[in-house]
Amino acid sequence: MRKVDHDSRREEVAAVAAKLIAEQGLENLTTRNLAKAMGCSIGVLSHYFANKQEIVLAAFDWADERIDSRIQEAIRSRDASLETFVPIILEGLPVTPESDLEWKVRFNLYTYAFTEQRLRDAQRQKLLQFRSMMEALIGTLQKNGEVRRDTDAALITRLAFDLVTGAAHSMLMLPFEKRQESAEQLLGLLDQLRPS
Amino acid sequence: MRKVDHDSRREEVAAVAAKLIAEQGLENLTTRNLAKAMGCSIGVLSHYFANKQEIVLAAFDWADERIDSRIQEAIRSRDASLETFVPIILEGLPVTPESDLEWKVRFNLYTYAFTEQRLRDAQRQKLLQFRSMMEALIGTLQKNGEVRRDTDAALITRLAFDLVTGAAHSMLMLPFEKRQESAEQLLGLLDQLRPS
Amino acid sequence: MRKVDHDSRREEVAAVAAKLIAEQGLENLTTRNLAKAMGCSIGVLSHYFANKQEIVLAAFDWADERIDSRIQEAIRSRDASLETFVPIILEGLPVTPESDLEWKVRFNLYTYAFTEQRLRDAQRQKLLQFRSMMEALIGTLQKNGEVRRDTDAALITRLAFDLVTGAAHSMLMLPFEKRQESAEQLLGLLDQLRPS
Amino acid sequence: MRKVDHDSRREEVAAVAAKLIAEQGLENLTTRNLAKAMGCSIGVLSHYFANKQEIVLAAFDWADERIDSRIQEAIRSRDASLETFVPIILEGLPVTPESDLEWKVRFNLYTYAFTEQRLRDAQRQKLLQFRSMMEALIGTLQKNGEVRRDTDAALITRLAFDLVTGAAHSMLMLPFEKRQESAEQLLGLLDQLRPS
DNA sequence: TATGAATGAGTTTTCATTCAT
DNA sequence: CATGAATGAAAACTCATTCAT
Repeated sequence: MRKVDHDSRREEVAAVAAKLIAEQGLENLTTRNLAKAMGCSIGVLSHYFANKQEIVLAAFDWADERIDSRIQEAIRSRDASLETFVPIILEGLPVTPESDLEWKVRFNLYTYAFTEQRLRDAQRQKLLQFRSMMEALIGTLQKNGEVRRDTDAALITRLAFDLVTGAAHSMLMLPFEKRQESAEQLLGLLDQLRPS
Repeated sequence: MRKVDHDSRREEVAAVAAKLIAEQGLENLTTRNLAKAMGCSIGVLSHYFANKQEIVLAAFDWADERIDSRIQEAIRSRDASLETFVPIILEGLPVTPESDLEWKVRFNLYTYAFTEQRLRDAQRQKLLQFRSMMEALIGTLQKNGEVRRDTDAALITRLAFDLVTGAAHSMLMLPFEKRQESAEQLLGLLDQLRPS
Repeated sequence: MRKVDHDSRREEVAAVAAKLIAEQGLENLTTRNLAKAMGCSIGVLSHYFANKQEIVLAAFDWADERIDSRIQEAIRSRDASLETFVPIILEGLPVTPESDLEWKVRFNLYTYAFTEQRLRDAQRQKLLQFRSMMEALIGTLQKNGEVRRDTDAALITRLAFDLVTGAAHSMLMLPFEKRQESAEQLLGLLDQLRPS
Repeated sequence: MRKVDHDSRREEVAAVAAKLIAEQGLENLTTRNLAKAMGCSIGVLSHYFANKQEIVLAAFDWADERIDSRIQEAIRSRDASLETFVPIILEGLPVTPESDLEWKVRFNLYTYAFTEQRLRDAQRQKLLQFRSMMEALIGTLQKNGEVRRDTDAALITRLAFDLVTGAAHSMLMLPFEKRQESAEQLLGLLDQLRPS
């Protein structure tokens, strides 16, 4: 009970911090701003986090997990067929305000990671885990004849990741109303994966 | 003048600032650090830039132009054939220490742009310009029968950009020794562009 | 709260700032000096004032109000007769260390106002209000036959103000021991106001 | 010749500095601003003045002398009669743009003098000299029967000074178009000096 | 003489962190 | 647990002064 409260309060702080990071940038996240946005006093923050860096890392984690769990959910809730990729990839792109926020935080995280070995390692770990799941899925599709077999599942996976990352990046620069169109253009590519 | 040309001194400041941003992150770029790295006093900086923000923007510009001019140079120095894409794309990826630095700065710039409308607009402008050049090149290749015509040149361009961006991003997380391999994997894709 | 009331702390800062301005001049009022004189850390100042300019304005206000309330008190506590002017005017001149300080700050304020429209407007507003009060008083004295009626009450008021201002100014240049004499010389003038 | 050049250049600097002080306040007088307003380089200033403080003092002197010499000129160019006071006093008030500037600088000087013993002494010296000249003039008028003899010449002088100082002060807060009227109101007082 | 680049001490301001209440 | 006043190090920026050219 105590524990749950404590954890949910931590998550709330992380979520609010993530929002502020997305909207105003990491450099404008101050303890005062955060406390104000939380509607609490500065002192409260130190009950849940040892220092500001921990808050930032928690915000990073929070956004990161939201993106990933969203995609995993999309994967889990469908049979393995090429058509299922459409919603999966859409979940991976910043087409809604929620995912816009999360991607902005994630790119802040990536940029931060350039100078933080630990963060970089943690990210690579996560990434590898995620990729292997994806690779297995594609392998299944290849076995079922839904995806061409002349290209390595690992390569397809890698492509998909880099492409989605790059596309997410481009889309964050676009106004919201153009993003859906941009996403659909990308989905047209899926046909290239079909066996000829 | 006492020492050197005004513009080249400005560029020197921008370059050193870019180096510090890449190595230690934007948040650790202080006027003190910068002056120290330049081997000059803090006051010098204010001779060449009105304030820190201008220095940061100049550093962003500096890195940005280096990447672009590197790619453009690669394009200009070759005939238009599919094979020429290999070195062009390689120039676009962070496989050398120089381009590693430049890409890191560029991603800092992108992140910074999330909260700076002006910067975002300027980036989009540049990007569009660059893309149209790329698109023309691909169009030429299609006319020469070196690139399949069943896919729109604009789409190929967009894909290439997002893929290179995403790949550059992934590679920055890798240690240097693995990057060449990663780049080559990507280049294997070029075959997919050949007319079947 | 940890120590004291917010408003009284603000006033304390203003008062100490006024003291420093009077003693060392506005140009030597630094946040460091002020914090030192307050016996607190620099950071405290920013709890009570958004920036230094606000502190300066508060110090100006503080001194200004002290002079005015001192005179008004002198007026209020007496019947309206020509003799009462003596203590009233004396309260308006820098004959005590307190009023010396306040007048020095007030002249700093005036000088500052030369380049600050807002301050100038605010001062004029206050002045007009004060004058009309004075004018009413003189009007009453004229009605009672204590002050000659061949001169306009408004003109007398204006003269009194300019004369007191000028005299205050001159007296600030004098050592303390000569000020009382100087003030008395001025008071001799009051006889000129009697109806002949 | 050299000497003349040197001196006239010094005066030019002082005059430009005075202008800047009047327009933007002493705190905004920087060597850069001054050099810019002079249309020369910063280094030039150090040829004519040892440091900034000397420039400020020279600017103070410049304005001070202009006011005084203007009044003395008005005195010298007329016979000693009560009517001559009108133009004399008018020269002493800030009714023209030139005298506005000079009075603003003079009040900056006075304020500065609060914390500078030397300046204060120099001012008192000048003032006494000026007063004695004025007193002699009034004495002459009294002998000629143009000014009432029941008031001490020294007191009249002192009053005139304080009143003009205070009036000058008030007028600096007024917009230009109202100053003439304000000055005339003051001149009405001269009649009070006539022997009844 | 004139220039203006360079210096660096000093200023204001910000902000994570601490801790008495 | 919560508050927010207090701290003070560190940041950006200013500016009089110096001095090589």
